[in-house]
Amino acid sequence: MIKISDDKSYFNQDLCDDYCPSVKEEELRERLTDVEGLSEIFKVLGDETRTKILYLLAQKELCVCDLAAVLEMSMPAISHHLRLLKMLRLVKNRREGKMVYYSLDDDHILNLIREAQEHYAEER
Amino acid sequence: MIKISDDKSYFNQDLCDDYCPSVKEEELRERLTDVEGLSEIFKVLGDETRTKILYLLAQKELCVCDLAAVLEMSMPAISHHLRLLKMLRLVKNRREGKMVYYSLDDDHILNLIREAQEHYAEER
DNA sequence: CTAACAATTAAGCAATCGTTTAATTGAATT
DNA sequence: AATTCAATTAAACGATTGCTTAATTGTTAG
Repeated sequence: MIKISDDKSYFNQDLCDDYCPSVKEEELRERLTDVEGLSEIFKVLGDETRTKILYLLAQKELCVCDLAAVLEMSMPAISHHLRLLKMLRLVKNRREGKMVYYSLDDDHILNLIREAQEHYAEER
Repeated sequence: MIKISDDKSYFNQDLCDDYCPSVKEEELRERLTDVEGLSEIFKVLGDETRTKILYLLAQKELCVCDLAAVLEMSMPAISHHLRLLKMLRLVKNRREGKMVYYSLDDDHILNLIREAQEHYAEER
């Protein structure tokens, strides 16, 4: 009798037929909690525009239209990114007349960027 | 005469009408080269499954079906991620009989993960 | 008040991403 | 040689992403 293809046997199965790991499945799964949720930050930096925005704001407080000009993008596009960054408390803003100035609100994010630069430098 | 909406004036325009920055546009743009290309690595880690794979492989060499079992995902799904990770030289593999064992090929990526963990820990 | 400008928000859309299912390859076992 | 199992690859699909255009809000200047 042929196996039907909807058997989803990879869920909760006891690893392979021929066991590979000396470490138990459960042990490995516990470790996973260490990295749970980390991708959120990485996802933010995974967009080049956002990384650039953060890096620019680390140099200097800038208004939206400055960012738009420097990055050669539309203001709505920049504004959307800033909204996300603000929600995550990576940037803060203040209004001054018609303009809204943004600045970095999380110095630690720079460590991440620095670390990535080192990683990048080591590739050949 | 009304301005037509396809004028794209945010390209190469001289910043805002009311100048904000004391720093010139050009200066800021030069800085941007510092972070160019970094998002590639961040994009990799921006997917939780991939971060988990890398973290697991940092603990121990594992075959594809082990990873699939621990992460409770299909083998093709895992395989796709591994292919990307290998292309970027983050992991390497070796064949042993029917199984293919993967292991970490880039220790520096762990620094990035560690840095993100610290960042995560500081949020409340 | 009205006009002008910075910024935000909303709606729509194309491109990308991560998964699934199915087919295929590679190797060992019988 | 045929079967079985691990792994990869290909095709297809739904969800998400990041942008655009258009409309709206907030503030200042005339």
